[in-house]
Formats: sequence, C-alpha cells, structure tokens
Amino acid sequence: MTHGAIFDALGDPTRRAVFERLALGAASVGEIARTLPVSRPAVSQHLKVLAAARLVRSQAEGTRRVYELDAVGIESLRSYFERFWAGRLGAFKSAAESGRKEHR
Amino acid sequence: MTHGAIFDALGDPTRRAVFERLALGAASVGEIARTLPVSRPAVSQHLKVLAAARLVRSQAEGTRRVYELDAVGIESLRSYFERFWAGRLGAFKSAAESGRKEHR
DNA sequence: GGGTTCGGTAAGCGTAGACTAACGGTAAGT
DNA sequence: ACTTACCGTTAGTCTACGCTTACCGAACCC
Repeated sequence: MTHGAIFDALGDPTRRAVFERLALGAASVGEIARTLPVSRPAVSQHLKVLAAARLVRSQAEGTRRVYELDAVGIESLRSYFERFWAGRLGAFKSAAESGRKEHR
Repeated sequence: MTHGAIFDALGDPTRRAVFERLALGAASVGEIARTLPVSRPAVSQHLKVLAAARLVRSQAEGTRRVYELDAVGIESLRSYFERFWAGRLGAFKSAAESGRKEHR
C-alpha cells in the first residue's frame, strides 16, 4: 500500500509530467499548469496525490505554494526495487542475457 | 513513452501482484491465476501489458507458456531514477533533511 | 484421431478517475 | 478597506480500462 500509492501516482501520464517538471526544479501550481495542457485545478489534484505518496512536498511562500520533490517517496521507491537487484533478478539475469530472442 | 509503458504497467495493483509473483520465480499463466482472485484471461491480459513494457518475457514450454522477469524493462526503469539520484535530488536532499516538518 | 488441458482473443459491462467549471478563502499591493 | 492574484475544494460529466463470459487455436496423452 505504501508502494501502491507511489506506483498509482506515477501511473498517470499527466502526473508523471508534473513530477518530471518538478525534477527540474521547484515550482508553484500556476507555473506548472502553464507549461501543461491541463487546467490549474487538475494540477492541484495531481499534486495532492503526489504529496500523499510522499513524492513531492509543498512549502507555503506568501500566497503561492511552491512544490518540490520529496526524498521520502523516492527513497521508498528505490528500496522497492532493491529487492529485485539483490534478489532473484541477479540470478536469472545471466540466463536472460544468454537467450535474447524477441517476437516484436 | 518508453518509461510511460512501464509505469502504466506497474500502476495497476493486480498487475503489480503478477509482477511480484513472478519476482519469486517463473510461473505459467494458470499458476499465477490460481494464486490471484482474478480469472485466467485477466492474468493473460495483464501479462500482455507487462510484456509490452519489457518487464516480463514469455517462453513456450509445451502447451504451457512460462513467464519470467525481463531485465530489459527493469533496467530501463532503474536508469529512469538514475536521473534523480545523480541530478537535482542530491542537491536539494540536504535541504530536505534539514527542514523536516510534516503536517500529517 | 478423439479428447483434454492450456492460452490468447473478442465482446460487453461496470466502475474508477481525470478533467472542467464554479465557488470560497487567504495573502499581497495600492 | 478594496482590489487583485494565487490556490484548494466541490460537483458533475465523460472517457479509459479492468474484469468476466464465451469462443477458438495449439500442443500433449490415450
């Protein structure tokens, strides 16, 4: 559920665009909405979901609310994949590299 | 778009369950469906999406199709987050750790 | 060759959620 | 104090998609 919220948040394309926009630097809601083809309330809702997943954090600055990335959610996400690197993935990785044959 | 397919695939809870099941070891469609509260066709559809995102790969074995994790998609996903570690995140991380004040 | 098991596909339905529009609230500017 | 700008919230609509049922093809067993 912890990880579930994160993947659910990043599952939406628009939300990923907001997230990646914030990866370039902190920005307010209006600034983000201006660079995206969606309305401001939509961005606000997306930020709410991202904040719930601890991927971003808000910071009141006068009448504006500046958003920036939150290391908590990202670290949580990294720890999720840690299982695959350290775990089974390393074992089967050699086999996957040996037989590489695709149908696409 | 490349990463989009991956996040879109992992965005669904059921699909994540399939993915995590496969992280424990290779399995056929029927085996996966038996451990999940969904029908077999549903699992098949999810596997199709996961395969399109290069997160899993199929391997015909008689009349059964054994699925296993694919390092390609996972590696692609890891490279995506590499940006955050090497990039802006490291810079603001110290600031985030200094001012840690939550509203929850 | 008939029967059985295993998977992918098509059609259809139902629900979650993404979006816009409208309203209210708070801080800065004059 | 009034105006302006910025943001969050709610209500409501509409599309996307996850699930099931049903059908069909392919590979093993007798």
